[in-house]
Amino acid sequence: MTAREKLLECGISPSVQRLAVLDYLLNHRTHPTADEIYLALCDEIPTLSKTTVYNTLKLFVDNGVALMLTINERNVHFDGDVSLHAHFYCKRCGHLYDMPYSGKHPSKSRMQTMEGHTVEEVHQYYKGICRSCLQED
Amino acid sequence: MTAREKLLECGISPSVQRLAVLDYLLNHRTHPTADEIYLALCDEIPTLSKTTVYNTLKLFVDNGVALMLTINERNVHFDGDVSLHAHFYCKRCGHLYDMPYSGKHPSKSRMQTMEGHTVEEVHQYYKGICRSCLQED
DNA sequence: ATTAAAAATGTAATGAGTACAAACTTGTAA
DNA sequence: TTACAAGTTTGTACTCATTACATTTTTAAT
Repeated sequence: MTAREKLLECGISPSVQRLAVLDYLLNHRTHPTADEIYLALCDEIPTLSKTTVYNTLKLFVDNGVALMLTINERNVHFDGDVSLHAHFYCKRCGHLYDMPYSGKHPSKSRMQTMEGHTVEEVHQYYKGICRSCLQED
Repeated sequence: MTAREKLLECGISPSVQRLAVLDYLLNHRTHPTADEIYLALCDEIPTLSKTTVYNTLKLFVDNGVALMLTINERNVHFDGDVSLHAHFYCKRCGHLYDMPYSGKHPSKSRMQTMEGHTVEEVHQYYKGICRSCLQED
């Protein structure tokens, strides 16, 4: 499914800016920050505003097109892969790795409730020192 | 175990300010923010500085005395309960609920590694609308 | 008592994210 | 084709949680 189709399916009009942000998210599985996306798209769309990037990402998150990762307390990161998975955050280099989710998978078909709360998002992450940083010691 | 003993055990000198912050965390299981802690302790310790609260919380987190919860992208919350558990964050009222952890429990005795990464912290949280907010609809 | 290390404090700065109003685009219907 | 309204983008100014840093205070050891 193309980025355009994905947006149309969610009832989001596929403007040049929105397509560029979604394309970036789908083709760069690096969990970028809003700023990184903005800087990367500046060449392609010279008039791009940072506010547009923030607005677009919020729109995506609200419509289930992207995930907002609030692991790093400094920056929010975004993920174009909305399937159920966990993350590993390296305290030394700040890199975010994809990891398998460990735990009961919530039923995707209908919304799950837990202790009376309606669960809309499930997040799991680990923190520590990554493989790559450990090798440097 | 008293707050004082807990600090001594971790090699943290139990100053008035540190004891007050830890006491607050242990007696208020509300996952407070640094600002909430600061405001609550201002009466008790009139000379208290916000910087001290931040320094103290960072010290606690680095020594495993408290957890830093980065669920809400605006504010960091802190938890004096460092046992393995999950959280539920209500998107409407912002309340944080304790929840049981679902998934493989990491071995607490020795440090766990996952795909070569050294895991020091395990986090799990849910987002949605809480029981209390649902009743108001 | 002296002195050095540790801790606390206050102020100023940082910077990610947001509010908001103006400008621009798009589609639609006269 | 024009006119209009709704939706979208943009730039600027602002907020405010957190940090940097220099100064002051406290603690503990000699």
